[in-house]
Amino acid sequence: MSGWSGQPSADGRPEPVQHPDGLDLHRPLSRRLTSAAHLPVEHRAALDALPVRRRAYEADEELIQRGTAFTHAFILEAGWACAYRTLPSGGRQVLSIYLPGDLIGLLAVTSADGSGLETDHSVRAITAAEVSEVDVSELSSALMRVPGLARHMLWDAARAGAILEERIVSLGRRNARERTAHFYLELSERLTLGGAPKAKAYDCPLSQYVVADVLGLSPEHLNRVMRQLRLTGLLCVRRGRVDLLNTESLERLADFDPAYLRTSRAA
Amino acid sequence: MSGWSGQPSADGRPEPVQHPDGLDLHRPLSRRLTSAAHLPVEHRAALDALPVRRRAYEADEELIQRGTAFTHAFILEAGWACAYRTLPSGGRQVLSIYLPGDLIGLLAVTSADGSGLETDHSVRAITAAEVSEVDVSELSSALMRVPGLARHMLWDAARAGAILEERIVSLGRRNARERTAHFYLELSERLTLGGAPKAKAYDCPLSQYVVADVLGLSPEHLNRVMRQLRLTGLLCVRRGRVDLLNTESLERLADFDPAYLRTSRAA
DNA sequence: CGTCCAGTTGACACCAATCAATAGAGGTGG
DNA sequence: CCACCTCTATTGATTGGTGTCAACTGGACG
Repeated sequence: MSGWSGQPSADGRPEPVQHPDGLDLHRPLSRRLTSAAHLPVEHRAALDALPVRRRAYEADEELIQRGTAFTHAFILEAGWACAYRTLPSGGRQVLSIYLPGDLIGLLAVTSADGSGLETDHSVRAITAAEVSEVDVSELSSALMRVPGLARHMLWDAARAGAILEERIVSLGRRNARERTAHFYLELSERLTLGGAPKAKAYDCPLSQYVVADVLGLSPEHLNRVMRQLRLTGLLCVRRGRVDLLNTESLERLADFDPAYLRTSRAA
Repeated sequence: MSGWSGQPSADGRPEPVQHPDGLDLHRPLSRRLTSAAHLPVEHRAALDALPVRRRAYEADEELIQRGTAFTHAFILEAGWACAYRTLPSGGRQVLSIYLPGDLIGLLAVTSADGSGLETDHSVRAITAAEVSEVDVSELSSALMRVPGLARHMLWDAARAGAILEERIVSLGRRNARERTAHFYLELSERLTLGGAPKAKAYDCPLSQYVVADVLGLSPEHLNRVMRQLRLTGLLCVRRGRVDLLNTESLERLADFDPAYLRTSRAA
């Protein structure tokens, strides 16, 4: 797949249909996808019938290894994860940060109808994580049976693509301070997309090493940048806690516009 | 949309069904999508029935302007185009280069069922270009009627996402020489994906200014890098002609693996 | 023959990488 | 409870890659 994925269930609207709490865990895919747009009730059954296996991963454990066959898509139920590439020089580039609720590897089902597929990057848990695994061929066939499903996956793909593009802008044309500000603003926005008002502070288990690999910086330089942001009263990150001290200045600095993460986006 | 798009019809396999040449121009979408996988013949009719308007653009003319309503998806029939973002500082980051045959803005149809959509970046023709415009709402409804269509669009999205990810790796962890080498190798690969053997030389209408905005470099520095690549016998770009003088060295330098552009990719 | 624009080259400044080392926090075992 | 260890965070000194500013060149075009 392209290993990227967004938060399909978070579009700011409450779920149109309530599920008994006890059932939710058994229909993770439909739960994630239904709120993005209107999935006909009769199609949900097909989704909920998909065999899903619950599994736990430890921190730093690999969900997907580059170059291996692709067999499962994942729903990250709890914990954080990331997709990354390793370079011959030893460097690492993180491609995506996955938050609880994100879909991982859904796009890969596209080509699941034939050729031997190999992943072109790795995915690993950052914290201890719980995932629901969906068999790729099952998902692939469901894709043909349930017309709305593909539409939802396209929606998710569009959102993930927007995040990738925004990262490209950061890496290509923003300096270290701007990138850092933009990244922590994006995280804040993605974490609260459920409809909650934007929080001024949130928990974040990412070490500076991980963030540096996201932003294409050296850990030392990122550290200096974070200090500067702290001393100028913009942003403070300590012990897994992020404080957006001055959201307005941060957004101006990073040229941050949350529209790309929202439902009503296009293009 | 997310404004990114790949080359759906180029998977190395010949089209399973031959069309009379004269008809091709009237069914651009099905022509582009059918070869990626097997689209049932009975579904093609629905695609071919989509109203498509042919239109020509001049060089530097805008197909999509950031912040405006999104109304059409495009098939780039001839010419080159690019998607880009402009920053408050005046800088520009090119997000995608579109080659003849590429789809532009297809993903946007995902959310075309309701809210007023706005594009989050601009798309403009680099050379004079010919496009087929498809109305977004038409495409959106076709998406629901033709099960295979969404699948093909997902395939295209996965491929486009892979290109974006590869660019992120370049921008984040490769230096100017490596980025440049990687970019021209990728172009070569994308241009010859029709199944032709990889060409050692190809025509490319991109000015150094455009390439610099793709690679996140200043035009002056890119120029120096290109000179160095030329003097070391790796790559020569002159007057719209690219010569891969030493493909093997280039691929080693850029850590280039064309797998991400091919059909059989996953993840 | 002048204009314009892409390409080219040089000098210089600066942002960020690298190398090297220290300090803190959390965990573990004695 | 403390010593020890490891990983993360932090700081300094130095280097180097890339951006910026400023010209100049050369071809395309009218």
